[in-house]
Amino acid sequence: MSPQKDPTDKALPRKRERLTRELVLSAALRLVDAEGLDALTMRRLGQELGRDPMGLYRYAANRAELLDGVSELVLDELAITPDAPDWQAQLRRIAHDLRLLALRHPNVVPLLVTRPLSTPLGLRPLGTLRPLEQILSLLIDAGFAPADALHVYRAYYGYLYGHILNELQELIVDPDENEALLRLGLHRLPPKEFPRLRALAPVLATYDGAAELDQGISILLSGLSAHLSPPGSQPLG
Amino acid sequence: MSPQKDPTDKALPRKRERLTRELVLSAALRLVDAEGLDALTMRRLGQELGRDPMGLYRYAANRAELLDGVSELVLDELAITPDAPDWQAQLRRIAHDLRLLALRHPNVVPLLVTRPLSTPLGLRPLGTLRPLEQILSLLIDAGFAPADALHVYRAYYGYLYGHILNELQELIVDPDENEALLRLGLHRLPPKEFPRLRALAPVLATYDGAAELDQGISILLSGLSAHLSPPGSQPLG
DNA sequence: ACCTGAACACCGTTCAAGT
DNA sequence: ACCTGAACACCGTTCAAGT
Repeated sequence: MSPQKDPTDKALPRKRERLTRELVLSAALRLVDAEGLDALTMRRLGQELGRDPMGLYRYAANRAELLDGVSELVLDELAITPDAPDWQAQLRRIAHDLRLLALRHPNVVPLLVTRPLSTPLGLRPLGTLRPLEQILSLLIDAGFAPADALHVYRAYYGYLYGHILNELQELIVDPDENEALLRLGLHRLPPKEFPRLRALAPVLATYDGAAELDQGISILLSGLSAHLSPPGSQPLG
Repeated sequence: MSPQKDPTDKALPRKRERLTRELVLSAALRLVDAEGLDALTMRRLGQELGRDPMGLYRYAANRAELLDGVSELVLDELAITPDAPDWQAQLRRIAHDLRLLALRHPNVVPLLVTRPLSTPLGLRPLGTLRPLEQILSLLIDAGFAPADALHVYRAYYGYLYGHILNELQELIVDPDENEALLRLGLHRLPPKEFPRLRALAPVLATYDGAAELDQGISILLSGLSAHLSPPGSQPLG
């Protein structure tokens, strides 16, 4: 919801300033972005804020809730405007926004995909359910029957998260290396067992995530159009 | 690769039997299945095996490698036969197999989606790369150009993992409750803010994951056929 | 009523001391 | 050369003692 934050804004809270949940969570996010999930411990976060770690339990009941809070904070960066003129264009834009958000906060992605697995839908932090509600709204307003909107959402969000996981996995091991095999560390694979993968090194090394996502969304939207015949727009493909 | 294991087989190794990596990993998997990822600690696993925890470092250099080993062990249950008569049917079957595997080992799913994010492609455990290699083989043998095979793989595997994450998220909070809203805990959501989601409670409560996956795969395959015009099979839809 | 920090029951991992 | 377990540097969380 809230737009891009000025990074210097509320960065390190004044020494004796009163803490707020926002302050605690944004410090937690900074820590995760900079050093990874494992670095986010109650004690370390307390140290980062210049406070007794025990004081943090006022803002998150336990570490799991702290992690949920970080998820919420990040998803809050995603803007979904329900009054969409064109639902397909809207879904495409949201997909690209979420992709960029994931690239901005790669260390948070495991949280986004993993935390919901340990909490039933209705007990999840509201901030993480808002995108779901808003996309359903978007689709229903565009004329889908609610049950169809749910199917579209599932296929869309499923593919979207799948793509993000795929893209983040194909990280470069050594960007200075200009031999494709070496850039991805693929030379470590036994050639007999992995001929296809090794042969694809040059293709893998020049991966264009935005283009791939865009094409995937196109495929999905055209498939969905063919199967669900959405209102107000003729099926593609 | 190896078929379903007899659960009593190599369950608890004889007290002073020599440990093997297989024995250690299957004990680790049992622990994760029964009590979740957090229960898998070096000390607890040592206790489970009746051994000094330090001895485990002979079979996994550290906890991260132990987690990778569990991922490998689970993915090993997935059979991919490269000599496929019909690549579409094959992809569909693999999707259902992986779905069932995820339902059998829900606590391992976070590992499957998360571990690859912290290791470059070429340095990953071979067991986790084998499905990728085999699916590429399958597609290339079916006539796809290697680069196209990679695109198909990405769209397919992305959607597949996305679906699994979606499905595992929609767990029932109280199976004995027959009011849909309560089954999912959706009554906890503020009605003003989440009208769509609450209204969909009955649909959510009767989720059929296998059917949804099957339909999603159909949509994807028809979309892929339209965009990539694979050899030896006319485009669907 | 709030804040503080000592204490408890754990972690992963190193490494010296045994065999 | 291998195995063992003491020791180190951490964890999350509880709760009694202070204010």
